[in-house]
Amino acid sequence: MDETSTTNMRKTMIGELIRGRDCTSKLLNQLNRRIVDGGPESTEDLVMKVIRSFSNSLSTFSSPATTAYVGSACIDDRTRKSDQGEKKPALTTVKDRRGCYKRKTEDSRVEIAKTYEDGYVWRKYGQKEILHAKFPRCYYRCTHKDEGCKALRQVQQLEEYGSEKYRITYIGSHTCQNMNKNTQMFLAPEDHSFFLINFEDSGIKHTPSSFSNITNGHTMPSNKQQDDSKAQSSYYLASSSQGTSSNFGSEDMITDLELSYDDIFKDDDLCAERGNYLASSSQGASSNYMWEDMITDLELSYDDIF
DNA sequence: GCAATTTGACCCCT
DNA sequence: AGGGGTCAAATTGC
Repeated sequence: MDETSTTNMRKTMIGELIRGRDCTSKLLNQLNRRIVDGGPESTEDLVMKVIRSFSNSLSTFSSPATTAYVGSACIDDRTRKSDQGEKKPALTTVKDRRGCYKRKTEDSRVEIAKTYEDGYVWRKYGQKEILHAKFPRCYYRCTHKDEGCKALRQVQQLEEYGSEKYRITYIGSHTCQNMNKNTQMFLAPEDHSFFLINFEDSGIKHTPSSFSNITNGHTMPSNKQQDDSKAQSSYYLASSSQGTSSNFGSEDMITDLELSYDDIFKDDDLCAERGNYLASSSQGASSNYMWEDMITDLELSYDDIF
């Protein structure tokens, strides 16, 4: 890829991200003023712009030219070693990595959250130390497995205690009555309390919910149990598991982008940073930080790569 | 006593 | 071959 097209692509992506940030900012102002359908730009318009920016960034990022180029950057480390006379493993593609696989038969989705609470009751069935990860990965299955529910979840803590972030991978969907699967929790920006959104209705309902009343199978150290109030005030990235609301498509796109990012950047230190983008995206104010971080880090990452 | 968690071993996938 | 995912016996807590 020549330098001009690389620069153009970079400009396009940064431009899209800046546009997304601005739209999110406007959206936040509208939400704060409780304007739903007034003003020069409707909330729906702004959301559509944000989604479009994600799409454009994503398509730019995942274009064959970019993939090929970034892919070659990814194998750079091993190539460099071979240049220095070190033993070189047979390398064909980025995907050719032992042990790095995902179960293909299951539908899965990834979320980054500040809490592993999601309203479902899970039973832990395993824990594993993961190479280059600071924290072990925990494996959960739905507590109603006996009733045929095949939902699984993997929880990987990304950051240090006190500023926890969790990468939660959901495999399969609940078929049990564990909790209404169309109900998701969100954080109310104004008072930091959780509310539930029911995607089954066309109108969004929100019901004040005492977070501690929602049971969860995760064991926490006693000092952390006392910290539940802190977990309440942390924001939570919820996504519609059934894709019932197109307005939340942008989160799916971010997840996809993040997964692509995963394939490209294997450096462990970058992992936590990647989490920041998603963990912040469930509320407008944090969303602005997300855009800032993404733009800054994208520039830095691209500087490193190209 | 029962249910949930822990953890070493084994299996699967790349 | 080696890393991630799952199993299941042992352990722990209520």
